[in-house]
Amino acid sequence: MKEMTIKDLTEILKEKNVKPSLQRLKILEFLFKANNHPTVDEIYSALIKDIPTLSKTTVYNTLNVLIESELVKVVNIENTESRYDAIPEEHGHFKCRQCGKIYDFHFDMNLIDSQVPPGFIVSEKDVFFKGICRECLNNNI
Amino acid sequence: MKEMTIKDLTEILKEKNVKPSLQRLKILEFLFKANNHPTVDEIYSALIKDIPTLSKTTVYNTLNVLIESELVKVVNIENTESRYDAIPEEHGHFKCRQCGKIYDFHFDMNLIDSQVPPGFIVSEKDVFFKGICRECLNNNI
DNA sequence: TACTATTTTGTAATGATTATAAGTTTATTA
DNA sequence: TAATAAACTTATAATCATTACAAAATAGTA
Repeated sequence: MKEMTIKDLTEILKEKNVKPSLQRLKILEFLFKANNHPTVDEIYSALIKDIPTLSKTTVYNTLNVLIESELVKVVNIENTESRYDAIPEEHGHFKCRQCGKIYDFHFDMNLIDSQVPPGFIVSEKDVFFKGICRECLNNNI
Repeated sequence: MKEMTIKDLTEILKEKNVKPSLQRLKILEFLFKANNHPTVDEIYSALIKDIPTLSKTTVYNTLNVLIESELVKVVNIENTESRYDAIPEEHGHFKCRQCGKIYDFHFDMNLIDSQVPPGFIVSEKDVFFKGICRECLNNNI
């Protein structure tokens, strides 16, 4: 994801009628920069340095605001905790059963449009694979 | 899913080296019959009538055994609780943003094989859509 | 400035899942 | 068959992500 200035981020939030508070700007900025589906804890730990008063409740609240504005989406890869993506270029997720790592990979969602059931409106598409990653396969030889 | 006799289920478990206890047979039978991704609570509530001593811990334990044997898979549609499917004919999931209902629909997973990243082995594929279902669309007119 | 609405924060509550240890059943061996 | 070990089930307690709630802080407005 390309660089985003605070001005850019402010504009993005205003377009969605979300007040651009410091916390919201920083959380959204972090998600645009991140490329690894951070958890709430990871977001919190990264930003507490910038915003020493930050509360974990605020991270949760803000994420929910951003999700409602369709700027962020939840990725429930593990069932133990949710992860969050700033709405990005289309991609699928792959989780390695052995090392547990989560990979992004390019995925053309248009390919699956023909299989959407008729009469339904789809606003979000997720594709999620599990298996063994290349690295683990090589290590097992 | 077609009818399964206790004998069938016993055989299925034995093939996976899982001892066919009453609890395991009943839980697996319930999952084969169910077509709605039941939660742990739903499984427990349904089976407590047959097995009055059943414990919720056993449901969790058994599900984990069945998952390791690849007879059952988890579906993390909501992030509040997990749902469970007996490995079924291929299908995708659709969750309506308005009424919350979860639909199954036919989906040919072979269509997405070409997009699997090279060098990775995929053993499970999930496709998950969100949007507005036909029924809600009709009601909103 | 005074007042109101919005946002943030800390603490407590909720609820799904797991850990643990004891009880029960099944399998094994002599 | 009796004794013993292994596997399975159960009840209770602990864990941990998430939400509820109410108070404190901030921003907006007249």
